[in-house]
Amino acid sequence: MPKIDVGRIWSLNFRLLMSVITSVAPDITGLGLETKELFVLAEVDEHPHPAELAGVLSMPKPSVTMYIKRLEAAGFLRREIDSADLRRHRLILTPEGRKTMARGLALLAKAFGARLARLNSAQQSELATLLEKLG
Amino acid sequence: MPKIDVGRIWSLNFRLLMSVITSVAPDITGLGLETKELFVLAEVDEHPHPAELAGVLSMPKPSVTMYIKRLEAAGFLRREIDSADLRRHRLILTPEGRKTMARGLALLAKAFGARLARLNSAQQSELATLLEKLG
DNA sequence: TTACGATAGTTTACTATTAAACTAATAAAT
DNA sequence: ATTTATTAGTTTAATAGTAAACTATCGTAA
Repeated sequence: MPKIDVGRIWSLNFRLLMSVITSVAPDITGLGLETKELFVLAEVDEHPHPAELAGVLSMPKPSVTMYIKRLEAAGFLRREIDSADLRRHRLILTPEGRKTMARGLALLAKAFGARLARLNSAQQSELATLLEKLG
Repeated sequence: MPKIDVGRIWSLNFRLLMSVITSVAPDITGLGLETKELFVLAEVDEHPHPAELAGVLSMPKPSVTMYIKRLEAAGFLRREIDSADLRRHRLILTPEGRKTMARGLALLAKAFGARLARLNSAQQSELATLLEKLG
């Protein structure tokens, strides 16, 4: 069993993600949102509150505030004040937001999928499982 | 075999990297450089010219210019004009820069390694293999 | 041998991001 | 009940990042 080079795995992985993001950024912009706004949009269903989004996406709260503001202005989501806790805002995707999210993720999936295609189906499942454990 | 969700793999992986970066950022700052400056420093040996660095790290050229300027001012690297091509600057790590790079990468490896520890040894190897294939 | 297009790196001028401080609401303790 | 601490989200003030335009050099070609 050879010793694993953590730094190398890190660097490969990081550069992979950055290069995929860079390559799709112009297409995503074409949908009317920025890459980071898409990441926010993509987590709204699972994490409908801004503070959670900030945590899960490792973003500062003010950044989330701003992305949400833009996404709302663009008609991709709307906000409701949580009646059980008046501090909280529940975010809800609009149909347009959901459609745009799907398109954006499809672009990302296409670019990332091109890399993932180097793995066979079983390996892709295995990777998903391992990343689940790491999350 | 269920169809694999590329977007989900993407999201898990992206969130993993961001959370690791966020967790080590304060310690890296303590070394006297920013995270992105560390990434630049870490690629200088393999890619000693700014334009290459920009390509490999998926960063705009002006950003690289700025990071290099700071790294040079901090004494972590120096620049030589390539005598064969007066447009090019060859970057060279100083001993101090090399030491700081090693410390920074060690912090990163430690934080990432802590996540990796959730996997058993066989799973770590499997992950390494899969990510190698994707690089 | 100058003219032209391409490349390396920088500067400028603007936008994006965020730390710090704030308001408002809730929870916990006294 | 009232203080105190905590949490959600926003605003402000300042820094970080970058697109566009620039200088300088190079490679090539008529």
